[in-house]
Amino acid sequence: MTPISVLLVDDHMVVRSGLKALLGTQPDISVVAEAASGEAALLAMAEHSPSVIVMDLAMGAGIDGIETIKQVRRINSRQAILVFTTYDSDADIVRAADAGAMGYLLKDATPEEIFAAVRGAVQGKSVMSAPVASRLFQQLRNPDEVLTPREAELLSLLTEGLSNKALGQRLFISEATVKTHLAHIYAKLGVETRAAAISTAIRREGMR
Amino acid sequence: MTPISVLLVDDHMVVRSGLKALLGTQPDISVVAEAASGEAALLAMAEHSPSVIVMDLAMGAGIDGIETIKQVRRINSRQAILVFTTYDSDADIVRAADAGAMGYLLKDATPEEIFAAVRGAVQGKSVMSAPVASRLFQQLRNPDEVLTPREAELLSLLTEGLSNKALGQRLFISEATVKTHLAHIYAKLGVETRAAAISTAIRREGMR
DNA sequence: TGGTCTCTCAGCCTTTTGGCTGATGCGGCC
DNA sequence: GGCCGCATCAGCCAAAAGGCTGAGAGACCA
Repeated sequence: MTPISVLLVDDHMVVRSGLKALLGTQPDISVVAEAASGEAALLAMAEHSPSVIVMDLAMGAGIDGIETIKQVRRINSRQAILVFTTYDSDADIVRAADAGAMGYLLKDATPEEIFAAVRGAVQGKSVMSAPVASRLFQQLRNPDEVLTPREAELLSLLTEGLSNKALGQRLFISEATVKTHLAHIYAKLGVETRAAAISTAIRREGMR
Repeated sequence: MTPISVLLVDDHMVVRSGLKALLGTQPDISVVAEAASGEAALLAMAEHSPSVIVMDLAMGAGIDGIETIKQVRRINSRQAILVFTTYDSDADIVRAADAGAMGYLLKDATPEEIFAAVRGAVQGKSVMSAPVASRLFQQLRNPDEVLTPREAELLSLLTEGLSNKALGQRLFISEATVKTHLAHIYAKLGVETRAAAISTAIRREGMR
């Protein structure tokens, strides 16, 4: 049978090289293409039609990982996408799942975990690192504290230091709506000011 | 002549694997050991006496990269140490140099940059990524942008999300004084709001 | 079909923050 | 002794943020 074809997307040469070396040891897995940006990933996907896309969320320049996932989803709604990233922030996990990722691996995963995730992804299985699973589990117990995708998106932009007006312009919504979202975010994070929300987001949610 | 022996220190298997694959393509460079923690790095160094240590600053658990560098320095004051990390925060760069690192590379470096840095390190040359060098250079040219001790203290508390009143109470100064300090901090950081100052502090100054 | 969730928006009011100007005391430094 | 950087404080004003209430549209689900 033909090996599982993989497209690697990560802006760090070293990481791509490492993944390629690791996956190359498995006879049933073959890295057919690499991309250093979201844009390049879309091109590579069109050209190679890989079985699985392994992608980092943080891309240096251009469109980010989440947006790339969404674009891939538009082109092929059943494409298997594995997120492979450094941080297990609640917001990132929610947003990646919402965008259509099949699994969520952390970069400190063992080779075995990575192999299993790739093999699982092509079979439609959802695989994730233990810390990620644990976070999701905790969220199931406290659903009141889970940020909605839109809130998570807003919080992420908030950590860049934008004003309410700027947030509205960036998201194409009114300032009133921004304030509503912020009020909800503050309540869920248990803070009262945007400053505290930012530090909580960065510390607890791992955003940066 | 014997190849340059390298010890890799990074808590991510994938990164070690990638570095090993990249460095392995060079006949004059040989990876003789790997370590996933600061503690393991010290043991590996004692055992293998590598020419160069390539080390990440962020280690999942145990002693961090900076502390590991200091410990290595205590054992062998002339050991060549290359920092290989994701973020170019001012604080990290200064701390790494202070601890005794020879060079500072970012993970998006090209293979050629990495090779050159390893070869340079054994010859006692200081090599760093362009963004890192640019930061250091900028600090030298614009001493006006360096925070005073009091300002740094305030900025640190600011990242905890405190209000002006709370900052004043914590530092035993009036709210007016807090505002004066903040105005100076904003000017030096090149921002206009406290939210932007917080994110800049965490991102660029490495505060958290 | 009705309930719930999410996202969207508006108005009103209070508090907080930021910009500006000006001022005082203290400690180095030439 | 005078200059300068640093830390301290005040008052005034405009802008931004936050608290509150209410409400409509669309999606989803029982």
